Amino acid sequence: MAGQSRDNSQYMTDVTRKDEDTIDFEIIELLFFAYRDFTGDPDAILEKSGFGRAHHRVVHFVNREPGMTVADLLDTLKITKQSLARVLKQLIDSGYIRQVTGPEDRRQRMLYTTKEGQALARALAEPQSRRIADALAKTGPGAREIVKRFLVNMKNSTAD
Amino acid sequence: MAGQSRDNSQYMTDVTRKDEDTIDFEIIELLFFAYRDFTGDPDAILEKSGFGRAHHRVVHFVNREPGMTVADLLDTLKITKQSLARVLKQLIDSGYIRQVTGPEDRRQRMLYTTKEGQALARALAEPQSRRIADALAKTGPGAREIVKRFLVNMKNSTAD
DNA sequence: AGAATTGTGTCAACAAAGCTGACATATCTT
DNA sequence: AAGATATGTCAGCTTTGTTGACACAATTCT
Repeated sequence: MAGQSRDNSQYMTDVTRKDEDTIDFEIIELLFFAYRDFTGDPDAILEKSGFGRAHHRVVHFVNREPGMTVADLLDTLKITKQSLARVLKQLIDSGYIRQVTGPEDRRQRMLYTTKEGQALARALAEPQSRRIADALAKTGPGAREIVKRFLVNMKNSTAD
Repeated sequence: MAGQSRDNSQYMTDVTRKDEDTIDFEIIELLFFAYRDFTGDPDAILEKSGFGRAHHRVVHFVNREPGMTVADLLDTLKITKQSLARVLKQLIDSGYIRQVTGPEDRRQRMLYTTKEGQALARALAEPQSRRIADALAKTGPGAREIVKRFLVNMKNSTAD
């Protein structure tokens, strides 16, 4: 369908030809497809829980760094506190995340996953992790180190 | 902030420890950060045009495969035709994309970027491409081939 | 001590971009 | 002629993001 060959020479312009020499369309697209399918993996589980991808991200990061504060989470997700509040409240009310008043600064709310939250985070990560493991295995030995370095270099270095 | 070390040993459970041996949390997170920042690159340009990321994707793919049909595009984006219709109509009305009745099957609408659409696609891709080039350069020689194979392996193989 | 700042929560309104279901029209296939 | 296909469109809903405003407790500054 989308990949069939067509004679488009009549529509080719200088701009188009120049682009293909200058712009890395190939990796741009591969990133789109890879990420689209990667994030699609947990959808079945999320549907069962009645949660969405925003909940997924919150449970994931709280599980990864237990005791992180609300401000930490906002920094990580780069969304507004009003957006976070909506999903965070649902996760707390449903018993997946609990809050503990900060021991030093009592204004802070340290976040922890409950046992149920840990189980959910694990279940969501599992198919994604398997996809990564399969892809790395197919790519060859040493792929993990290269891919990891590439991804680190792709993200913004300042303030994460 | 989010990366500071904390003694969370009192909250560690067997589940947590098992996860870290079993699940590739590291690459999962790096993919999230890398893709988040990667897709943030074109935002300044999109804001000027008054378009969003959905428009970006449409212009990108039509520019990449001139003459693709509406059905092709739906297949590529994996969204519903109602979702596509909204942004596609705006792009056509704004003169970035034009439709041509299919020469063999007159029901089809073949999609092409106009000169303006090509310029937009290029402007949007440019910062993303530079980010990729920089990341690959920093990662080392041979990185492109490994990363490319990894991304190909990450996406679903059936029907793309 | 009093004032200012900070961390968090919440209300209200809105926007982007996805979804389902239903239906219309033109065109192609059988 | 009948059915299937490609596209467009109406209407309404959901998720997840946004701004702006305000409240309250706790901390820090002067």
